[in-house]
Amino acid sequence: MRLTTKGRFAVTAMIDLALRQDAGPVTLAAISQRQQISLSYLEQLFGKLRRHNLVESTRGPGGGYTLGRKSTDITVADIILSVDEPIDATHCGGKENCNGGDGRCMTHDLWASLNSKMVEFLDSVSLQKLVDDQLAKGLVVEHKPSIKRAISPMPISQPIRVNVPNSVFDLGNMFAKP
Amino acid sequence: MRLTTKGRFAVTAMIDLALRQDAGPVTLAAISQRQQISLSYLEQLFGKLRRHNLVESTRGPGGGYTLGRKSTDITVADIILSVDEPIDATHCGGKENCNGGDGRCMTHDLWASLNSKMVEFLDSVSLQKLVDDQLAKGLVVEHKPSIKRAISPMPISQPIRVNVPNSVFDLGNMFAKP
DNA sequence: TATAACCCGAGTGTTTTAATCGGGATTGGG
DNA sequence: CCCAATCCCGATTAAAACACTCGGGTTATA
Repeated sequence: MRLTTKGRFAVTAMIDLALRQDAGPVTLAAISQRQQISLSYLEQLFGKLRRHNLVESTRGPGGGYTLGRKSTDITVADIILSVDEPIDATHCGGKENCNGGDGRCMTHDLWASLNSKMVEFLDSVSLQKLVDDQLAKGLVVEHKPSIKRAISPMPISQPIRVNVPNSVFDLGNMFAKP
Repeated sequence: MRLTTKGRFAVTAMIDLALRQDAGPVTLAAISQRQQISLSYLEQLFGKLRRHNLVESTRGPGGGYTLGRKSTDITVADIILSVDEPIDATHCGGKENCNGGDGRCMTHDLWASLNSKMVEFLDSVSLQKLVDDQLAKGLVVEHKPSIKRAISPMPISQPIRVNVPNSVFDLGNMFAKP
């Protein structure tokens, strides 16, 4: 289990997608503008989401993304595990000695437990739940302004680069030999 | 809440300390050798632990560290929050708009909940519990070989540097504006 | 007074991360 | 049939965080 802002972006984007996919495929360009996430970054994320079957893509004009299955059947854990794939090699896989040499490290079970708790929680929250929360908060979903864009294409405010790394919770590396 | 390997080292060291403090103050040098953590790194960690009153120090020869309070009254959360102090400034403190501009960001509550769950769990595990686990696993605590060291000081295997950063789960930065 | 131990802040190099870039593949509409 | 909208993807970059070191202190015992 690992948590980065990448995961947050992915969840945010998925909510946006779930909120609007009824009107047909949603383009990344649209999500980018609404959620202020850079387009190329979104492409990266949706590549992974697609490979994990959480979304389906349609190419060509009028294309975009739709959910790969019902939003009730997609959990936050699914999304996060898709974009932040656990590395999990090179680390003690449950029986190796994570510590100097005297058997398994003293904190192994502790982190393993924490990990399960987190996955358990994130797996208990469905995408649909998050969508409902948004609707309950009074969020209004505008209809797509038909396929044709308005005459003046509006200079499109590019999301500014932030590059605030950090975050994360990687229980893989938590077991790296010191 | 934030989790790094620094936190793991701190917890490990605290277990080691708790296991042996009955025989008087435990030196960092000893912990360093037993747990294969670099001495200067340990000093850094114990500086923080002391400032948070989790340990007490005695200086001079024969000195070392003891627990600041009963091991039943120290939780894993205490330890981790001591060494990985949450930054928590510059981020949305609950009411700012974490997203573009339409009120608070869509995933705010989600991460906040996850955070509580984690703290809740880590706060439910006491240092004493971890000590008991170790003893139950058959770990034997050798007595201190008196104050004087053996004649041949044994070349002291320095813990090798690993530098495998990463990890972490920082719910502070989880809300940085994109 | 020598030495064992804690103390501490300023530094350093590596890894990770967020994000970009440039090009390619598909497909629908005029 | 071509143009443009859209997905696709690997390589690359800049900045930041992290793990860890260093060098000089201070305190106190013997």
